[in-house]
Amino acid sequence: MTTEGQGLHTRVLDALGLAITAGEYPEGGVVRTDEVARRFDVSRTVVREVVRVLESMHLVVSRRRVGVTVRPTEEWNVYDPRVIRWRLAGADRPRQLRSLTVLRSAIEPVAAGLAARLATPEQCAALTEQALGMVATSRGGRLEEYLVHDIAFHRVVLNASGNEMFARLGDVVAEILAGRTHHQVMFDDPDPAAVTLHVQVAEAVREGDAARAEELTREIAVGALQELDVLAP
Amino acid sequence: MTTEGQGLHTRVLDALGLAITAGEYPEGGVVRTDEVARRFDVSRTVVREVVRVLESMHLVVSRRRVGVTVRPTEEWNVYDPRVIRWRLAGADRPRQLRSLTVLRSAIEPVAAGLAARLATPEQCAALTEQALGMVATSRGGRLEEYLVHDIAFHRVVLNASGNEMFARLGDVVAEILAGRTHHQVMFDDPDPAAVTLHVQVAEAVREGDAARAEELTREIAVGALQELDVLAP
DNA sequence: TGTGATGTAAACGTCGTACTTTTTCTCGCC
DNA sequence: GGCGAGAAAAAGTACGACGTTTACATCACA
Repeated sequence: MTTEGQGLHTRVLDALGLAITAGEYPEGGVVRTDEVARRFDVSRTVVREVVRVLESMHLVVSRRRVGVTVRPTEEWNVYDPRVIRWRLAGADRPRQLRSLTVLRSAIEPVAAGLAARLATPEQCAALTEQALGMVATSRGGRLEEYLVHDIAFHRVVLNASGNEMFARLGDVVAEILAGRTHHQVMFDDPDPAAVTLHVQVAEAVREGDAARAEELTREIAVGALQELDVLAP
Repeated sequence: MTTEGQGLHTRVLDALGLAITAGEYPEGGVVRTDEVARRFDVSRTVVREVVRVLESMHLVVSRRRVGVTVRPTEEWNVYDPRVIRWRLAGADRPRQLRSLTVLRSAIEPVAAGLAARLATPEQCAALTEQALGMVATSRGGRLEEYLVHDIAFHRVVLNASGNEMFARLGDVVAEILAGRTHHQVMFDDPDPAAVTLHVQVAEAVREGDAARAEELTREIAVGALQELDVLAP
């Protein structure tokens, strides 16, 4: 996990955020700032900044005389990339992975449809290139290389959609795909059908066929959901 | 706008965030912390905490010797509710409104489909109640009352989807709907067709007809997009 | 005995200052 | 003209003091 030693602040933030999202502090539980300061051997100043950030993520709320209390899960800013990373690294990663995959299945088809209408020639080329890269690395246990192309592919689609909200989901998708490859034991080579679908999406986008791009992407999403059903409860 | 006088921190954060999202500081422009401290007449401590939060939203990056520099728009955490509020209050609110509405149009149909399969009896009842409320307030310039029901309706759908990522979009949708009612001159009463669609969605969810709920919600979304096309460039 | 006003202390909120660290600019030397 | 050493600037960190709010306990009064 990204401890990113750059600064005391980051270290404490990561540790605390991870602990909270992992449920080590129960909902409604309190943390005292100077306690944290002692525990991490930093000044209260640093802890206060960390708490402020945690508060801005709606993970905690800080009130006088009572301390820093953990908010219920439903109130967390679950779109914050850091919160996603923390939860993905924690205990309920299957649940989280499912939520995110459902989100993907809603977004990506629409994004692909938009991309078919808006993608620049460069984006079309990039798409084709990544799809071919996926084909080339889809056999022989080259999972890591395949992953790189897969992530790049979906990122291009989201960017090409021309919608900033979609585009910003690129990191989330990357996190999901990486999680799938690294944690769920992805036994062997990726599903050939999925690889083909990616190539076809690239085709459809290149040809400006929005409906087809959308439908094909929907199939990819359905496949991802089914894959989840097979592996998780 | 919510100045929320609760604490110096909030006041400075709101002011700075608003200024940055409004583009008052150019991309790559620098802000010096003690300058801000003087400008708002607060201590550097407070400013530093604000900067940390702004940094956690990816609005700025703070580096030694150079100062706090504003990041390019594409890197902002546009899912942060506060960023959304700031941008919605600022100059490029039309663009922002469009992005968010496209997002809605991708999410809500899927959410409605899930809701049809998962909604509890209580949620079904709430849905019907809100839909009826919309009908009751859809005539006679009772826009504010209508808005309340509209927001509640969509919130219930998103919650009933059982997906936390969808559920957390309730605030965003609320913001969009409120923005539409308050800023775009919503000349007169809401579109009767839209009202009917809401009633039908409640019906479909109650009957567990996922496909129909999804399709109807898609129609609502299309309507919202068209409405935007009519009013904005 | 119950209820309400009051006091107190615990926690965060704010501030000022001093020191450290990193980065970059500049100046001088080769 | 290029390169390296040093100085300066700005954020990072720390600490101590005081302010402010508020939960909680205590006490007085009915």
